[in-house]
Amino acid sequence: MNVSEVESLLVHFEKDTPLSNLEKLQIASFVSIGSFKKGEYLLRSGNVCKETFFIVSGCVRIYYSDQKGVEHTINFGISDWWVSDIKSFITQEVADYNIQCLANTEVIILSFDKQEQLLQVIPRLERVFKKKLEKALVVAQKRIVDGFSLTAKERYLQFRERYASVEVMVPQYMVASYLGITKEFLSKMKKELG
Amino acid sequence: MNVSEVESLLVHFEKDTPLSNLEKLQIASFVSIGSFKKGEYLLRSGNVCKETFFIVSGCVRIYYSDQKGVEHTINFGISDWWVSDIKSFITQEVADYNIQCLANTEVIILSFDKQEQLLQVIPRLERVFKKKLEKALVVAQKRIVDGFSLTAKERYLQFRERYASVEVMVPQYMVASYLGITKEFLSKMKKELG
DNA sequence: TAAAAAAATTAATCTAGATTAACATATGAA
DNA sequence: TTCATATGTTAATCTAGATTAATTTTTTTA
Repeated sequence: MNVSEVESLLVHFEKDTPLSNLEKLQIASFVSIGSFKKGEYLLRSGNVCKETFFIVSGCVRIYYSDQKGVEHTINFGISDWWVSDIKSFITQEVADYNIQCLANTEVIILSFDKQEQLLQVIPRLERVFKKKLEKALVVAQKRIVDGFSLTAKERYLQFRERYASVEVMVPQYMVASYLGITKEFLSKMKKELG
Repeated sequence: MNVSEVESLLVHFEKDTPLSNLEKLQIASFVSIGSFKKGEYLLRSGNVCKETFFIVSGCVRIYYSDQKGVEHTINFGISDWWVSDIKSFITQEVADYNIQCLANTEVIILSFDKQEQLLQVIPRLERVFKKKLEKALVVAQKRIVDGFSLTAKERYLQFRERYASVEVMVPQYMVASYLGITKEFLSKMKKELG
């Protein structure tokens, strides 16, 4: 593995902690690169999430397909985000969620085992990952509260503002499923909003 | 600080990592004990969440009071759980959420600064806290999906099963606000369920 | 460039759960 | 033990958003 290919991941880590050249080489030695076409899956529910993915470029969505086959978007992922089915990844049991590429997508792949090894070698990264989890939890809690306290329109306007770069990359019915409404109702709202 | 008073916290940590006697003493030296009466607040929105609380006994709720003054329960906390306004705690900015005791409650208090010092002294705990965050994130994601894919009744039945010990300690209108429904509708459902 | 498939729109109808308001029952403090 | 406050119930009415189904537009592929 060439260090230059993992440059974006190193930059990502260095927002939280400086890395020596040796450490950069060590990180590079634990990860691999993946290139996926639009429509392909990084993970399918029913399989174990053996890897966590750092998105270099492109766009993915994590979604859950319920008993009736209705899809619910847990989250989108764009460059500089980590994606996985975290429950499956930490337990190494089968996943409930799917991760699908919505555009051609380049990822850096860190397997469960390699992550363990990496954290042995650079224990300081434990803290870096912890910080990412803290931020993810804050966002998730906010989304729960917003679901209770805001109308669909308010949630859509907020999404539009905050995830403008995501909105342009994904079909509208997936935005609807992220907001917890039907595609028909989102369409109606958009018309109203002009 | 006497070690015996923080025994429940040590037991809690030892589920994830063994601790030497020295480490136990170190942990004890960084925390303090708090005793709160029913109705008292561990945190009020508008203040900075300077501490994270480990619940020894009792019961609390974390809630958000929206623009209209409607209260939304983010979470309940019972013994062996950590509670804080995590956003406020990690940023040390003012909190959006309130943490209120629903019964007389004993907590172990770890301040932001002391946590930093503790993690310097026992960096291995970084991983322990990381694991707790992972679990909390899994639960939060599940709650988002359930909000989208289940009916109010299904969510209530699930809550009843999983949080039986919480349900008996808290007023019904708080359960309703946790489920994202009105107290009137919960009352109606309970009648239906017999 | 045409045909097929995927995505988005429209409009009518329906319903889970909200709102309102009046009343009932606990709980707790003096 | 009584009054006040907090909590819970009931029932009528209302509405945000779902459902259904037909149609249009866009994108993809051959």
